[in-house]
Amino acid sequence: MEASTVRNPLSMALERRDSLSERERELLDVIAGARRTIPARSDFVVEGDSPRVSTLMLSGLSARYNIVADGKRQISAVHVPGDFVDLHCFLLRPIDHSVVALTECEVSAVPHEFLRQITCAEPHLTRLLWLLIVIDAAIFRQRLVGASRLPAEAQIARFLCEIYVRLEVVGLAANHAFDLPITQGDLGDIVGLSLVHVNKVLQRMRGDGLLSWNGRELRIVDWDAMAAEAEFDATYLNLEMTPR
Amino acid sequence: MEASTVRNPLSMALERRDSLSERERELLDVIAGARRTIPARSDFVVEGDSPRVSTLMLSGLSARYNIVADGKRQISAVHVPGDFVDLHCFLLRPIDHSVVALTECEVSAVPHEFLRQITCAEPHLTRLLWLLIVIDAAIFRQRLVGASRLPAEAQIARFLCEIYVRLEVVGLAANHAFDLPITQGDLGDIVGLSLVHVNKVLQRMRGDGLLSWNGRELRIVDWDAMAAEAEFDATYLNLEMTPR
DNA sequence: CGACCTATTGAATACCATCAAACGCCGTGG
DNA sequence: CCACGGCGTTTGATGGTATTCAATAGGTCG
Repeated sequence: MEASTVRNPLSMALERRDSLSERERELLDVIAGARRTIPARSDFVVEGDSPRVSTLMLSGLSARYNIVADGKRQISAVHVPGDFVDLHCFLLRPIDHSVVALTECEVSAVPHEFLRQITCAEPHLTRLLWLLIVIDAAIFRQRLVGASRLPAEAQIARFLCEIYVRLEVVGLAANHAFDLPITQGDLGDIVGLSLVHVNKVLQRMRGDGLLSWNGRELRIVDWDAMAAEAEFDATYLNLEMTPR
Repeated sequence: MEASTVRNPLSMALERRDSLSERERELLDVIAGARRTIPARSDFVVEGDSPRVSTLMLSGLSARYNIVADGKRQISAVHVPGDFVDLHCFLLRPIDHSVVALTECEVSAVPHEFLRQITCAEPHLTRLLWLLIVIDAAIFRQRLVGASRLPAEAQIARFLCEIYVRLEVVGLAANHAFDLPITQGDLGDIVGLSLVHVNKVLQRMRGDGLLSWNGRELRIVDWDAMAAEAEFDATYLNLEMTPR
């Protein structure tokens, strides 16, 4: 996990979309400075809390989830390094979901008061943080469309394409391969399918030469076929470099 | 539709969540001032555009949607008066979905330059606009959970509970009743179900005394049963009055 | 009065969930 | 060194929910 901690992944994510001033870079380093380690499979935000800090991912994978009446878990978002897990909690209280570390995670806890000061003194940086929320919402929109209208294959393909691009942005993926140390059960909770069905679909996709996955490294063998199956178009991730 | 235009619905929505200064109220009236009417069933934002204005709903209902490969339409969000349809487009370009007027709508087009000035000069108002985005995202999250994990009855019940609360905030619903002049086909595209199945579920719900709907006025006859069926909890709509 | 849109109904089918059981891998402890 | 247990993966069988196809009925507007 060392590579992920060398450089501030939040700065990387933002500098992919707009240029930062020296002062902004310093502020982002302060934001990323309160480092803490979360053990795998533990919840670090619990539904109903009203935390006074927001959490920035520095390494590992985490997930926001809800539990519905019959006990099923639905993961609404998967977070990669550079993601602000709870930036919205700065304004939204109490929180309507829990967050679990899918793997061991390094995070930084940012006091809301600090964020508030940024909104008062740093309009450009404020817009960039706002942009992060907007991208987050765009991801939800796309997932909602997929969950409601696409078959299982396409949903899984979509998730894998998306997570690859997001990891690539922060330097954690290349050549259509990346670490994905989660279980098929987790993946089922992400895409809203049963574990059994996820397994069968994955085997079909492996058989068709679309991907390989040994439980750790996931490789998208045929990116074009995968993206076509997923109807994937990265526009919604807003990777354009442009003044905001 | 007159009642909806008497008072600025954006001010109403924000004042339900935090108090506004005189100056902020004036700015919001400027935002709501560029009034324009959109005919029913016409698209007023098209996927791929990079508009320089954002659109505020003043009356009527509109919807963001995507079309997937096999031609099915999925509505990702329904907008009521007071909603900023495209506030996120201020930062997010190009746009990854289209917006259609489900009914005739009055809207106001707000130049992005004006919004940008607000982020520079009005930190509190900036946070409130940010809050709108955050609530929008929370709605997506909840709908994603529902779409992935809940049966048809619950999904429809959820949507109706949610839209009732949101209309109530801007004074367009009371006593568990409100105007919903959309077709069952539209409703199917909202919840991600076929027209045929929507029809059958609605009849079951009518038969169980949960609701009545003549194509225009929708009445939630048994709110408690409906909310229970939907597993509905309005927390995510953030209706608390609190400094932001 | 006819055209068109929406709602309604029934039948056949597809997709995915659930249930149940076996298999493989790996770490632990006797 | 091997037996054991736990966890994750794999497989097959069965059933339910929702889709699709197809046809009818109702309502509204020119």
